[in-house]
Amino acid sequence: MNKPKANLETLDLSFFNHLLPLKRREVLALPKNKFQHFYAVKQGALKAYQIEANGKEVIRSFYFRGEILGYEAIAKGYYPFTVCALTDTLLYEIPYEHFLKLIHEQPALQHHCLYLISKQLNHGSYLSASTAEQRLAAFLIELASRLHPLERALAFSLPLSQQDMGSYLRLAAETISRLFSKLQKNKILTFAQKKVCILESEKLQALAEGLSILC
Amino acid sequence: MNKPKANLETLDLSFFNHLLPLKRREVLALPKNKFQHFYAVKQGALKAYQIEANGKEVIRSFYFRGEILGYEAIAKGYYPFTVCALTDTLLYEIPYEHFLKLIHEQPALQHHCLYLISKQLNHGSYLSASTAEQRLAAFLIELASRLHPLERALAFSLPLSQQDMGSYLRLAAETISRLFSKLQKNKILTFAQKKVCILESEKLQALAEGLSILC
DNA sequence: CGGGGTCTTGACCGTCATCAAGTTGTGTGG
DNA sequence: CCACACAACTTGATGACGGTCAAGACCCCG
Repeated sequence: MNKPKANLETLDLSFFNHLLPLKRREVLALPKNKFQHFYAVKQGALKAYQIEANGKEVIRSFYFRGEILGYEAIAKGYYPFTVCALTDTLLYEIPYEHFLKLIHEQPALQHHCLYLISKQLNHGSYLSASTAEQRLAAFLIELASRLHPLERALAFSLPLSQQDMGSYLRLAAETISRLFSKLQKNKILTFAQKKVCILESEKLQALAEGLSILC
Repeated sequence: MNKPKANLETLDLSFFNHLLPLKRREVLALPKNKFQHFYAVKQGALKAYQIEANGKEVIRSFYFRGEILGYEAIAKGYYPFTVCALTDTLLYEIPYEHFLKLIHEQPALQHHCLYLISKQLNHGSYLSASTAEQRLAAFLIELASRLHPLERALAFSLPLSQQDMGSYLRLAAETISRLFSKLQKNKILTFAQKKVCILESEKLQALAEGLSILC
């Protein structure tokens, strides 16, 4: 019970009973002043962002397949950010009231959802890292596991722009570009047409932990 | 139901049935490889931190009166950080299994706990702000409301060192000191012996939002 | 009254943001 | 299928913000 089952990620989310398709760049219409639904990503990817006083977009989180969206809104009573599809996306939708009733009826489901939420809480723990290199390295490692939770694939396609990565990691898009160039030069990974292939995952891990010994 | 009741913060947490006292600087003994308990802060303050590869302490979150501790561990099965009392502290403790059973029996309690967790998720949203000034200003505003949830007091006593603030805000302790000096010089607040008194909360808010027009 | 920790302030330097200009990639309509 | 337009990315030059180091002041506690 303490230790979640290994394949918890694969658990069926179809109790979210209503399907909602979104086109790339389409904004998920969220009620401004009332929190009403939970969502789960069946397919695709989304970003949640705010616009700062200076007009800049700041990305707060990404949502990929199998992840839950909406719990951030419980306390405030409304969604504190705008949610936008990064690719064509399919969402499950469930009214919050219905969701509460459902997890109440199914304790296993309750545990599963608490597990999912707790897991998502740990995303972005590397955002507090001091250097740009650490943050990007850790982000890529996390992406690999989130995009392919079962295989932990070392190759994947980035569903987001360098602009978006920068906005999430608090780095200028130019810095992201420079870092990718550097990582390629050092043969840590290859990167072309948004396809990332991690060549030396241990070294990438070391970079993420701040053990930068590269030139 | 969507909008939480105004005084939800005051809700009785005593269903957490066991009391655990901690002395200042005492580390909360957390099981290393098994996640077993939820905690709620009855009195005092705590910090949760990790030690980075370079030996530096990085604070991940603070916990003040009325806040819940432990949900971060559900997914991993263990606590990802060390928890240490900043002042003499009194904790409620409840076994997770017991907690699950309890909220299952009391739907209102379930909603309340989801509310608390969701609320705590929104803490530190300002950590992604670009400048040191923004982050500190936002942190102080948040502190005011967390330390005195009911009154939203403009004066409060900092239960933490500038070192700790820096570690949380990703700033050097010297930077914190310089910022406090600057804020005092600009009559935004007074600060002595860890006592903060916010004089111009609107200006502080403006700083938090990045509208820095001060010298 | 002394000693250690915490805070303050200054000087210097590194990382990354910004600006700019050029290149590559992508999507749309002819 | 190609051409064009615009978005995304690359790379360089420059400078600001905040980190680091250092030295001294302050404060709290025994």
